[in-house]
Amino acid sequence: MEFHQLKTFITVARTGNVTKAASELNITPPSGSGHIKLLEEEFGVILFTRTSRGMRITSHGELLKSKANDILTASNPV
Amino acid sequence: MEFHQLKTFITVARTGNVTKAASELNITPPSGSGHIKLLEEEFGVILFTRTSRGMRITSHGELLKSKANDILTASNPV
DNA sequence: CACTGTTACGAACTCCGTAATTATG
DNA sequence: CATAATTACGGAGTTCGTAACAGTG
Repeated sequence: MEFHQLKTFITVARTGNVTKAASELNITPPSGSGHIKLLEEEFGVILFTRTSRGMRITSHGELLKSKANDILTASNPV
Repeated sequence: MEFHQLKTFITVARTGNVTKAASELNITPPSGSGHIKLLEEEFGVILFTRTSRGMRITSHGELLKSKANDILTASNPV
């Protein structure tokens, strides 16, 4: 679990769209897709269900979203 | 700022010793020293004063210690 | 066929560990 | 001279982006 993976995850969760999230973060869709995949492999859960329209967050994803927000909030500059 | 850098930082802060911290973390002293150095460069502050006996944390270091604890606590598994 | 995510893969970059160096009591 | 940190540097591993592929309304 790395900070940039969590940032990608949060952005995908908000936009429901890997392509748009990648664009916001100035990375490419394959890179963003890889971030999500690595998180899913690390935790052994599916974070999003893939549809032809985009990404729908799962209940496991919601749990991580809460945790990720806590972490990123704590890491904000003073 | 990366998780493993924060873990190294916290361990050095606790032990006052890069060599001992590195040993606990199963890394080498140059690696641990590099983690501290990168954090200092990223934030533009000195986190420890170097003595021939080891590392003494500075006031800036104390601030990061508090923040690092919050982040690592938030990142603990559920 | 337009738009989505993913896979393949090569290049660039990063990070680690070994070895050598510096500093101090 | 023992102990601690740091620097130098080469190799290993990671991560990125481009290009190609696959699925769906």
